[in-house]
Amino acid sequence: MPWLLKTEPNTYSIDDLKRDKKTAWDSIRNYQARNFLTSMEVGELCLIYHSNAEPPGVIGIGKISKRAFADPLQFDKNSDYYDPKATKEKPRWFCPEISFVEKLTRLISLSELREIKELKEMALLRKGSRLSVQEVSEKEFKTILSLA
DNA sequence: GCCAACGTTGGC
DNA sequence: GCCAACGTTGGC
Repeated sequence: MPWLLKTEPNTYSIDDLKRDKKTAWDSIRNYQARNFLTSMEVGELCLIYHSNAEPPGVIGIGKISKRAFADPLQFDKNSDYYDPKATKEKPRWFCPEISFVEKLTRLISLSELREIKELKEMALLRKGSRLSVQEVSEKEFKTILSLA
């Protein structure tokens, strides 16, 4: 199953991922997103989406290169993502490792995605969909790539 | 900067 | 377990 990962380019953009080649997709603090992260399998692809961007949209592709492990930031008292209720024995938050695959030749904007009939049911486009990790169907994935 | 649409927290 | 208050996300 393909995925969609949101990131704010001000914080971590597709170019940062390209430079790093791979990164721990950490600091996600939402249970539903956490559950998606822990179910990701090595080799699955994900659309990289720039949120809070001008314009927001799908900009690249990544691949799960390591299954989710305990997010180290939850144990770091100096981190904004520190969670006093998490313990090493019972971590709360997890992050997979994401590897860079490609940057699209152009950004597919949110407004453009909204105009595609085949994508009507897509989680991203549903009202009030704020989740930073989402499932994408194979068909939706292919449709978006064909636009690039 | 505004604000709708959430999610989380904590008192009861 | 309910729900008011508060915090966050993210498009516009």
